[in-house]
Amino acid sequence: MAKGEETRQAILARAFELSTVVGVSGLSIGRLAEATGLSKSGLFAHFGSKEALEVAVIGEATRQFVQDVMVPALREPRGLPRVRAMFDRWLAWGSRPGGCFFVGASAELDDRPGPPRDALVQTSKDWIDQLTKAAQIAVREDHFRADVDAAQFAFEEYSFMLGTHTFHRFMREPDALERSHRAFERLLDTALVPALQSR
Amino acid sequence: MAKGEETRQAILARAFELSTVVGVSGLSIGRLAEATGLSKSGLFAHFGSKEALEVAVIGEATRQFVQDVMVPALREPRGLPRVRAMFDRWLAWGSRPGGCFFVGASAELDDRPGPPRDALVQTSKDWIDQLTKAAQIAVREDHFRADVDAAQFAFEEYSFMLGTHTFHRFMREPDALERSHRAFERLLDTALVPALQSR
DNA sequence: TGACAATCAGCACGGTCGTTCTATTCTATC
DNA sequence: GATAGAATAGAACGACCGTGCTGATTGTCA
Repeated sequence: MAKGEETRQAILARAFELSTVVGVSGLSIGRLAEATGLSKSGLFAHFGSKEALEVAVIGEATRQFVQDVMVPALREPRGLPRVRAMFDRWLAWGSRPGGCFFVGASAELDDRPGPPRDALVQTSKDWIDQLTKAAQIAVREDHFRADVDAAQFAFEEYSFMLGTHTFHRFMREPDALERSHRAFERLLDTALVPALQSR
Repeated sequence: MAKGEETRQAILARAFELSTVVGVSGLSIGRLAEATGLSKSGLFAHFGSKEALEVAVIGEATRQFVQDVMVPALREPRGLPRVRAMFDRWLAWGSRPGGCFFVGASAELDDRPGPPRDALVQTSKDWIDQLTKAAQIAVREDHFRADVDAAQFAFEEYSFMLGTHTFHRFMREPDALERSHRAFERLLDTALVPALQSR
C-alpha cells in the first residue's frame, strides 16, 4: 500500500470513530486533522472537499459493517441460525461507543439530498435486503412458515433494531436489551413453523 | 400577552419548523433571525444563549406534540380505540414536512449531555409512558388479554413508529405506511382477546 | 402624559468552518 | 544517488458561528 493510501485509511478509521459520536456533518476537518496529527490542508488534500470526505467516511463505515456484521452472519447456517445471528450481531454493533453509525447519520441526512445521503441509503437498503433474503431462506429451509412475508418480517425486525437503539442509547433504559430480545423472540414465534416454536 | 412574549412565541414557532428540517443544533441564530425578520442580537436577547434557545424549541415541540397527538388521542374512548388513535396520530405527526422533530433531535443529542438532551428525554419518556398506560387500560377494559405486558407492548409499538419513519422519510419506500399498519395490526392481534381478533 | 423599563437594531469581537495557494519535505523509480 | 512526483505544512481567505456592548426605539403603567 502506497504511503498516501496508508494515511488515507488511517484518517478514515479515525473519522469513522469520531463521526459515530458527533455525526457525519458534525465532524469538522480541523478537529479530524488534530485527532490524526495532520495539518488541516494536508488532510484536506486527500479528499478535495468536505462532501467527498463524508462519502468516504460512509464507505468506511459500510466496510466495517460488512466485516463485523454481515460477513460473520452469512457464515452461519442457512435459515433460523442466520436470522438470529443477524439480529444479535446488529445489537453488538449498535452497542459500540457512539451507537450505530448509520442510525445517527440517517437522521442527519434524511433531509439533505446529495451523494452522502445516496451512499447511506444504499447501505441501509442493502442491509434490509439481506434481512429479507435471510427470512426467505428460512422459509425455503422450512424453518419459517410458507406464508411468512419476508419483507414484512425484515421491516419489523429492523424496527426492533431501531427501537433498541433509542431505548438503550438515548433513553438509557436499563432493560432495553431484554425488551429487544423478547420482541424479537415474539416476532420469531409468529414466523416459525409449529415444530420449532418455543411454546 | 405582552409584546415580548408575543414575538418570543413567533420566534419559537418558526424555530420549530426550521429545526425539524435542519436539526436542533443545526439551527443557527443568524438564519433564524433572517427567517423571522429580526436582528441577530434582538433575537438573541430573548433567550440569552444558544442552549437556552434549544431548550425552548424542544419545549415548543413538546407543546405542539401534546396538542396535536396526545390530547386528541386521550379524547378517544378508553381501550383499543385510544391505542389505535395514538398510533395513527403519531404516523400523521411523523408525516409532516421534515418528519418527526423528536426522532431527528434524539439522534443528534444522544451523545451530547446537557439541558437540551434532558428535556428531550423527558418528552420521549412521557410519550412512552402514555403508550404504556393506554395498553394497561386496554387490559383493564378487557380489550387486551390479561397477560399482556403493557411496557413490552409500548416498546414494540414505538419501534414500529421509528421503523416507519426510517422507511418512509429516509429510504422513501413507497410501501412504508402499508408495512407499518400491517406490523401494528399483527402486534394488536397478539394482544387482543380472542373475541376481538381479526382472524 | 411622562417616566421608566422592555424591546430591539447595529456593530464588533474572537473563533471555527471549508477551501485555496504556495512552499517544503518525503518517497519511489531510474 | 539524482530526480520527478506525491504528500504534507503553513498561511491566508471569506463566511458564518455564538456572544457581548451601546444606543435608539417602543410599549407599559402610575
